[in-house]
Amino acid sequence: MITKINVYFCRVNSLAEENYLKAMFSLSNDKGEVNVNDLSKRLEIKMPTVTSMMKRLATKKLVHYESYKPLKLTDKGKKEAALIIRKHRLTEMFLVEKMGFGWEQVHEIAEQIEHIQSPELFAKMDELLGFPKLDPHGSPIPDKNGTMVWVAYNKLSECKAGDTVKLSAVINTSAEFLKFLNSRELSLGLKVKIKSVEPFDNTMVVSYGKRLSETLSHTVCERLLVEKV
Amino acid sequence: MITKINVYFCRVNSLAEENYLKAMFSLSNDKGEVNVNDLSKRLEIKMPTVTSMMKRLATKKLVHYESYKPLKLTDKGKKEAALIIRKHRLTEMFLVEKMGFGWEQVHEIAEQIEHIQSPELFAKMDELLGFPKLDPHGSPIPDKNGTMVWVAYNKLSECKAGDTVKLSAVINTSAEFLKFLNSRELSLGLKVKIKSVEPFDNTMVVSYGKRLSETLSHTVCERLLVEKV
DNA sequence: TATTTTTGTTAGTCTAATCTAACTTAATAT
DNA sequence: ATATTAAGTTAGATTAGACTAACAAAAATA
Ligand SMILES: [Mn+2]
Ligand SMILES: [Mn+2]
Ligand SMILES: [Mn+2]
Ligand SMILES: [Mn+2]
Repeated sequence: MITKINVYFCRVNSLAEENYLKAMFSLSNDKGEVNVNDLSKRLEIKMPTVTSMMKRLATKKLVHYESYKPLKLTDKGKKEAALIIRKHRLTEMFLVEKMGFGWEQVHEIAEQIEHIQSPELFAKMDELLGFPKLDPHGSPIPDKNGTMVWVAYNKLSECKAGDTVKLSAVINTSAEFLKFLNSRELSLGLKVKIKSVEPFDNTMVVSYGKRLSETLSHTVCERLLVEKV
Repeated sequence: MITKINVYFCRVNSLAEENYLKAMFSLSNDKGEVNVNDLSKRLEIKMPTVTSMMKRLATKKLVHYESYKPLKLTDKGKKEAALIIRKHRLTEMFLVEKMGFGWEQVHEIAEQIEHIQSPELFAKMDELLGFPKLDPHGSPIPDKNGTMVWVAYNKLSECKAGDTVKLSAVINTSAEFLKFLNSRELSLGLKVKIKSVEPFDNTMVVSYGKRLSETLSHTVCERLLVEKV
């Protein structure tokens, strides 16, 4: 009688499971809680499916699940989610810095490559990039232990007329928004001076580079993170 | 009454389907035929599963299927298979040439990346590599239409004492074999002179580079493809 | 507080992709 | 030619991951 023994202790998660973990991580509020409904909307997956996946992830010790209570990632779940985000952001950085893609082109590709199982591949990207701390959209890249250091930026929309700030990150990373920023020559690292703020609709008139008077809607200013200089 | 219409005509194949297509392509003989049994062994998937997948691929017009007859890819199936192989080999080339991996490290990674859906990614690899015709193991990279040009190499084992040949490709691309070649400083493009062939076991004594007398087993010589010079 | 709306769960269905057991057809050996 | 073995198929089970319909709990509103 031969008994087959599974020697692969570190069973990896499926693509679907990884996408749930990542979505939970990024939707978590300060309490680390997520609602079934929010997850359902984010993933475009119906609520009953989310519930059943949460039960599965709970048996894998990745999620704390109790009926009708908000969902929480366990420490293990948080770490695994952060490591997927690490792969996502390293990939985006690699695509931009080493392959010449625009920052508006890389998210969709990274959404797939983040699921590749190859520590060597991502270690090599990291090395070739010189161990970057931020991705092309200014978001922090978690380290190998899944630790993510958040820098406390301000929204441009919360700054006042007369302030001079440095563009440091974007909140929305949709291709449309990034293409809009490209069209205005707005990129990370840029110094921007706020000339005036329209009190009625919070539209801002700003100057930067060769552009001495550009008007940015509140919607845009809310999605730009800056540092005071 | 609103009717939902599927506008995505070019439904992509699943990862499983792609792996079957690729395996069929590479197992096909000169007649373009494969047996269920061979496919089953190659993919490490039981025969009934293979049969049912063949029926699915037949409904998708990728495979000609008739009970108890050998399997054949349709022209469409051949093209799709070749385009996956194109992605695989472009990836291997990129990993070796642009990221500094060894030729023995890249197959496993390419096995995953070949399934990424992003024409832009592979077009960029192709461009950065200067539109290569061969992968790091000397195998031809199919073009964008799925056309693959085979060069007729000889096996080193079929050459005679006194011949001088150029190492052009490897048949076996297992990491073990490639590491063995590394250990003997054998790489593609190398000029090798055959000093003698042992009649008993077909072992060859060869010289190349700074190595004036290396002994290669028949097993090794059978897996090395060469051009006469 | 009572009603309505929103959120979440349960139960049951479906497809993809795998398996085993049993059977059939084809190939090989005696 | 017959018996045996190998190859291939059918039938039925299983799991992951999705869905809808119906119901239950919680939150919001009147
Ligand atoms: Mn992204
Ligand atoms: Mn993803
Ligand atoms: Mn390969
Ligand atoms: Mn593959």
